[in-house]
Amino acid sequence: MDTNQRIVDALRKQGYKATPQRIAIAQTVLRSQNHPSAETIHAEVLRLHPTVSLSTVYNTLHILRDMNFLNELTLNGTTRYDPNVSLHINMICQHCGKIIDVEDQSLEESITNIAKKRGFKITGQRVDVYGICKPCQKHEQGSAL
Amino acid sequence: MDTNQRIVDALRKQGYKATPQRIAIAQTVLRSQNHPSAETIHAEVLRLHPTVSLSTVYNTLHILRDMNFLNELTLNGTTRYDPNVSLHINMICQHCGKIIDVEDQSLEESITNIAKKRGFKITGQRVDVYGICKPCQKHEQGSAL
DNA sequence: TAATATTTAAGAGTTATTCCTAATTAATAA
DNA sequence: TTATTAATTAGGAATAACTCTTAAATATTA
Repeated sequence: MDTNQRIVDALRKQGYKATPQRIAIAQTVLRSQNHPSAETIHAEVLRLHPTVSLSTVYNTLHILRDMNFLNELTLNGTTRYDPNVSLHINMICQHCGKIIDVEDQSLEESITNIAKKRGFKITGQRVDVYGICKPCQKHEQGSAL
Repeated sequence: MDTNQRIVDALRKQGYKATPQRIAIAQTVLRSQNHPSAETIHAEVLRLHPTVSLSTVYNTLHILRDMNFLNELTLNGTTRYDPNVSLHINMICQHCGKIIDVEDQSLEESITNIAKKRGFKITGQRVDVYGICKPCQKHEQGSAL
């Protein structure tokens, strides 16, 4: 089953209509690799569906988030979207702005343990590490961001 | 040396003026236990300094953040301030809104290792766990938030 | 294919935060 | 202690991301 069909089925199953707009937005964000913002997704979707509004993009992103198809990550006041919903570390370079997802086994275990110890029922997590990535450390003087 | 003096010294050392407004704001946020927002801090400070503006609160909070006296934690579009700058887990209850800081040894180690492996130079971290706290699990039907 | 409840586009509204500026003030040196 | 001056303040205007509103359009169903 291709991504397209998975999206349509998931939407219908939850009682949402599978409109072309939603499918296009979902395709775009679920295939993305660079943690796009709503604006970026909108710009991308506009290339194929020139009338899609930003409201529709937000609406669809909220639906996808609620269906656990993507994670939200608010950074410096703007929300970025990540189709990787497994627990991972967001390594965020403050020089080039790039976000790298790093999977890690031990992390999940320690978080689960800590929560269990306090009787806290987990519904989601977010782990950010801020700093300077390897490439940026070399040419650190260059133009910012 | 009391907190007051520490704040004054730290400000001057960085070339900032130690104004009564800054001292009051710093006292308030550095003593806080409940991860207040700028608005909350402002309201608190107004009780002693009735003319302090919200801009000044933001300005001072940014200075304190830059001096590493506090951490920022943006949640649902509003920034909360935490005087605990050591690496810890923010356990955030989505029912009552309370944020509990949990210190953990193993977490720091695994994050440090992961970063080292990739040559990533860490400048800060943030670990959030969302869910329902123990007390809220009992009376889960009650009024939200 | 018709009926209808949902969804859309577009722009207005909201809210947290930042920016701007004239008036004030902390720090410094005489 | 006081004068000097560069930093800071209060207050409000501006911004930006996001949410809300509404009439027109459309996916689903029977």
